[in-house]
Amino acid sequence: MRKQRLADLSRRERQIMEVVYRDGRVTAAEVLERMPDPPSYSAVRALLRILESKGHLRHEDDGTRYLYLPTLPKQSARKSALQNVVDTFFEGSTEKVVAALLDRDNLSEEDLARLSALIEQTRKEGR
Amino acid sequence: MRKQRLADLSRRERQIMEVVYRDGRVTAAEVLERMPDPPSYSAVRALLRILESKGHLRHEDDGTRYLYLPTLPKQSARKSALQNVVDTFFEGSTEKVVAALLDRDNLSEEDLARLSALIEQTRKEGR
DNA sequence: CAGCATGTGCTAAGGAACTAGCAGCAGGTG
DNA sequence: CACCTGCTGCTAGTTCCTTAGCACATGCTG
Repeated sequence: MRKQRLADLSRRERQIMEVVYRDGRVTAAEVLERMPDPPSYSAVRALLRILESKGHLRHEDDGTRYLYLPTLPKQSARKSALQNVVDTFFEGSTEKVVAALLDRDNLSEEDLARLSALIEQTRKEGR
Repeated sequence: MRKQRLADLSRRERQIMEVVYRDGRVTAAEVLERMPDPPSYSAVRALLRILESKGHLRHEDDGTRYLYLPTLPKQSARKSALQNVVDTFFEGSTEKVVAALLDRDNLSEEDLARLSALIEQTRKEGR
């Protein structure tokens, strides 16, 4: 079985995988309604079947219908997705990413305090 | 002209855009050698032309050949790429992303100090 | 100049992605 | 049972991505 990389997927396949990773355990109908520039219902079902045959997804029965979920755990997919963005757009610099995150949304004082604590924690462990 | 979203591109097109964003200003040959599962040289050139016609890239003359660069500034592309990953894999949580970043690579004490300073700075501004 | 290396532009074919629509199955309801 | 609803499986067709290969331009070198 091939290694599963989001980057190897076609446009539609990738869009579907993103929905599945975001929402975790979804029906074909749910995937459809959460896709950008929504294709046909039938197209979604076909793609889900293809993704399953390639090993990216599996399904569980939920009464008469299917619930799809990723085979690769979110934890892992998350890791390589982040890695990819950091390498591509942030020259591999953690600091730049954090700067962008801080700039992005207006975090509350509590949020900032938690981040601060997170870093302090890591510093302690580093010793 | 359409909005330029990485997510709307085909597999190969997206791979090329990632190389261009990573390396900034590249020739067709450079794009080829930095692509995963490299296609033919000719295919790369065709795709570069297509991306240019769609408005994702433009080129400058460099003697006899072309240097390609993105039309959308890296700063903007970076922002939406990060946004997308955060939403898809981190439930929109900045804190989770930072945690993953800290976990990811072994940062030196100086790196951590800088991150800490960055956050403190933001806290001050927030007041 | 002739030959070679290294570019670009273009086109046409091959194949993969994407789609629509039909058939079948199960559950609920009168 | 007969009928509707909501789901899956499948196939056939179309679109468009992806590719190879040819034609032409430029610069370098013997």
